[in-house]
Amino acid sequence: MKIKKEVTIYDLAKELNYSPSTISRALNNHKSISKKTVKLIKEAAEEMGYRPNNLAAGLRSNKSNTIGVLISRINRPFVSSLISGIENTARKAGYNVLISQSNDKYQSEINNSNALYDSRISGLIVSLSMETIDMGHFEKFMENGIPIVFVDRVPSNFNSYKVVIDNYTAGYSATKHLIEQGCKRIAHFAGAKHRNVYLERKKGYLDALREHGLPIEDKLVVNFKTLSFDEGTKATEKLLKMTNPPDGIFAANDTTGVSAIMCAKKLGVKVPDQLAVIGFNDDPISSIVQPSLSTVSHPASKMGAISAKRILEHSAQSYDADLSEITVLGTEIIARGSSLRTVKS
Amino acid sequence: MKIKKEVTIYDLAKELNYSPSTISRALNNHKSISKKTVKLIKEAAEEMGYRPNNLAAGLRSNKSNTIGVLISRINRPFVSSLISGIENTARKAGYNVLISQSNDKYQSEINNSNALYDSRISGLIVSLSMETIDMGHFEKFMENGIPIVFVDRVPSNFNSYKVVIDNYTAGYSATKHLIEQGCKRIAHFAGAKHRNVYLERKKGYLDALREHGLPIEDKLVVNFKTLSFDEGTKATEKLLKMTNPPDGIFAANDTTGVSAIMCAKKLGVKVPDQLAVIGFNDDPISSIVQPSLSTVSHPASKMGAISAKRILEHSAQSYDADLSEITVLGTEIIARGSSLRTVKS
DNA sequence: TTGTAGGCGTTATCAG
DNA sequence: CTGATAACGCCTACAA
Repeated sequence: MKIKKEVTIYDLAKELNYSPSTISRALNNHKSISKKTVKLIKEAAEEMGYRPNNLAAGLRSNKSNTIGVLISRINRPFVSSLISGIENTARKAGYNVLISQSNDKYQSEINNSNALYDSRISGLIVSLSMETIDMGHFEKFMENGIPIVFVDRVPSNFNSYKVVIDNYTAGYSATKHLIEQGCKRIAHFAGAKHRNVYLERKKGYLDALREHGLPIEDKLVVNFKTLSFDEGTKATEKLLKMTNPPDGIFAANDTTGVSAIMCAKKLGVKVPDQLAVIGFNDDPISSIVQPSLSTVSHPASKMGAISAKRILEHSAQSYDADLSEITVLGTEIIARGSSLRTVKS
Repeated sequence: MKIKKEVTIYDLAKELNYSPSTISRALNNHKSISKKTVKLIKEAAEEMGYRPNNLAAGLRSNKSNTIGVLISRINRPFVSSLISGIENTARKAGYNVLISQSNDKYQSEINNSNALYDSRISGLIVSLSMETIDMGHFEKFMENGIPIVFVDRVPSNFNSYKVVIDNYTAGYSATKHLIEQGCKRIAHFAGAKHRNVYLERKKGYLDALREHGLPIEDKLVVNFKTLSFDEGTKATEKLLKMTNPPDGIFAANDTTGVSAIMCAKKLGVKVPDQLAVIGFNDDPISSIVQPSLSTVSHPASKMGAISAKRILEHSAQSYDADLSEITVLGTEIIARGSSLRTVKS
């Protein structure tokens, strides 16, 4: 296999009897070059198979036009839609997207943030790992003017762009929805409490109970480690075998919500009449399970698009932008069979 | 916000009274530098907050240590797992991963391949868009010694690394499984026929029928455009309303397989006894639907890992490697409720 | 084991 | 409107 030598702006310059600077300017639509020359040069570039070298351009201009993404794992519906939104938006603006997964490990998050930094990304979009508490690894981005957008799983102790949903209200509404369906004893499947999303959903749950005069029982609040299907099944079994089992579950994600439905059915507990369930995220599985799982919408793709837009806007500005803008997106309760009772008790 | 000046190897050199080249070598573990000096320099680098500049290193050494990924869309279970496998493997080797989605548009695939090329990726992993027929946009990679690994949706008319499953055998086995369950009239939900994966699954289906003495009926082979849930529902409805409806469906993906089950249930057709269904991919929804969907495993993450490994291996070789290696992974029939009949008819 | 010097491909400044 | 020149940060012969 012969390796061709790459065509550079020097080759174009020689070929067309222009200086490299003129070629460069023409290729970048610099206004000082006549339309005619630009056209000529671009056509020649095309014909000679010229392709710009982003490494060189990036080194020189100190901007890589690349957005770095730091998430826990890609193969989950919410995350892959988030990235999809980021990529589509970035691509339209001519930006590339560099991804990295922490697999929810703090140390990996540090390593990956360094790797992305080393590529001199124009901005970083982060959804924190489950383990992350200390934010030190993000400081060098701030110090060097690289904007960071935290999305969904955001820190409370770090000032930067944030794109989130109102988890508190969502948790409150989900719980209220169950109450309206006649539930009196509502359990909650809670996620790691140092992650804002889970903490706030839980707060919303607790407040909804309180404000509707329902008692809060510790035994009904199950703290999950990973919110996995198996964990959900075990928790549901335990709850349903109590002498006084709950009549409703608000699960912090759909995976455990679906597991609750399937476990209840297996145990002969009627959903929604004996046990109403609502999840979170609107993952594909939630509309497949029967009865279908009520849930809370989570605008993943839109959150990705907005996050990318923040980076793009920031890059377009020359002045020092205010980095602390927080975008809060709305969510909706999607009521389905798992919670819609025909007769309210 | 003050923007700090970056620390370079020159700064380290000045600080430590070494030449930049020594610093560079030490940082890269060059063997000619003593352990002691390496340690000294690395510690100073750490302390001074030095971070290498990949753009500069890449420009100079003509290798970016970046793998480009070109897929149709990220937010599908198979694809996100594929990317997850790529990323984990690449990361371990110190490579970054650049992603781009074509959204199944030929023109986007061209544009994205150019964008990735411009970033001087070390290798490209591609799963073709639905529309792609011409392969011209991949030639410059070959000409410049950038390895391409086609994965899953691969071309037949382009010689390069390929990582695939044996779609023919999988299609054959899936159909045979239905035959063994007693199905006599088996329909097939087929995907776009210029994409190898769908064509081969269909061939396997046809041969299985033939070899088991079952008639092939054109009306039972439904050609899908996108294999979406809605398309699946419509196709199932139409089939089940025939005067002589099929008693089995082999769907080329799980989405339409699940839609078939749900549609059949709605129409009062018993699954699996009146209609047995098998899908493809083992997406999460397949084990949630009831009866759960029999399917064919698709080792997405593993395919990603192997694809990445091909690139890494190729990069490690100095000689001109043979680019035509094809890796074929095995699949398994996962028999679940949607096809397991208690009484074989 | 370490240093010197040149260049990777591009862009920006300055001059014309 | 165009050209010469330097510089971005790093790597690597070649020299010492």
